[in-house]
Amino acid sequence: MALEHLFQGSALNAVDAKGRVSIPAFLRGVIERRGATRTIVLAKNEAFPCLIAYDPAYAALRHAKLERLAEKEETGADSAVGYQQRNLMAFAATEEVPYDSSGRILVPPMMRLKGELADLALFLGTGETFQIWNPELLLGDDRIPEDLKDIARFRLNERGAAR
Amino acid sequence: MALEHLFQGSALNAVDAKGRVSIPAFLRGVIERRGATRTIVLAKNEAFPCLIAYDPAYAALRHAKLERLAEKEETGADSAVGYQQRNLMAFAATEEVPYDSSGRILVPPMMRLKGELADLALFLGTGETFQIWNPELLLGDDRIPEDLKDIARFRLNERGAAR
DNA sequence: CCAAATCCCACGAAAACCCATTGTATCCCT
DNA sequence: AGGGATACAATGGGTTTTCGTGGGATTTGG
Repeated sequence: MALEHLFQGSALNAVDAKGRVSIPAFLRGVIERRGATRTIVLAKNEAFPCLIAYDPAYAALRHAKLERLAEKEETGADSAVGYQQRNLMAFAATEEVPYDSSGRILVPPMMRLKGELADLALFLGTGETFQIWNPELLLGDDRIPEDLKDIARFRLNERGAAR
Repeated sequence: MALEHLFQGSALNAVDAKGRVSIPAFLRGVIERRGATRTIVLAKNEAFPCLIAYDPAYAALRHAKLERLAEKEETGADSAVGYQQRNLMAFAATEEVPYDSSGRILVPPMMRLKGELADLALFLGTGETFQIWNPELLLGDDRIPEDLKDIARFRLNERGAAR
């Protein structure tokens, strides 16, 4: 599987009082080139304290990928349990939200909680998907490469935030 | 993987007040022969104080390579972290910029900072990719062969710059 | 009937677009 | 071979469009 439209780049946008955020235009471009929808799928990232996001068309691909991973893993009695867990995580634990004509979504409260988002949202392209971070959490995570933190700091400076 | 169209040659172009630079025509030719896009991908060079640039098609190749690597690896928790770190560096730390009908890009402020670019940009073809330098930094780097510095000096003289 | 979500409009800054000029290399004709 | 015409590359500047964002109005659902 080789997707031709990849999410890349970074941006720092505000979460306003109503809980709205603009999805950066360059990410929306990829979403709309992959499929015709103007919606994104949100989920908790399993490895990091941030959200993962992608387009609905990719959700199916992502599921297939998890399946393949599962087949390589254990084939014992608990594999059925693992299968169920993965499906639950892949579908029940996600939310699909449309963005409006100006490219904004309303972050669902549960996702805002799961992603620990405050008033700034850092968008990071990761190829097939993209991530949404609370920039403070990214700066505090020791698994994040320094170069990436530099990007976060740059985006914060750009915006005039003290740091 | 053997690309048939390679980046080669050198040129020195101006960065204007708006932050725009012309991509040399001979490099654009390669980009458009590799794919149909009129965009380039910019990233910080890991070894030298300059930028590295390539076409989106080449970015997709790099992505495919990462994916194959990931599928071969163990399916553990810490492998997922490594996978994400690689994807973050490959995509979040890069920016894709289109060039207009006259072949110019707007250098993103972050890249201008990372590449330490001032008002002159030296383009150097390196085969699969090309580099963009602040010529002063290249002349001051003791890891750069003298012959290459001569090229930089020649380009500077050509332009009438004192040096 | 109230709260929350959606829609709508407005604004400032930045980016994309368009046109015009200059210089240089190329071609063609005599 | 010279000389003029031509095409394209690089660059400057002005104009239009888009993007992110705030705030109000309207609709929806419990």
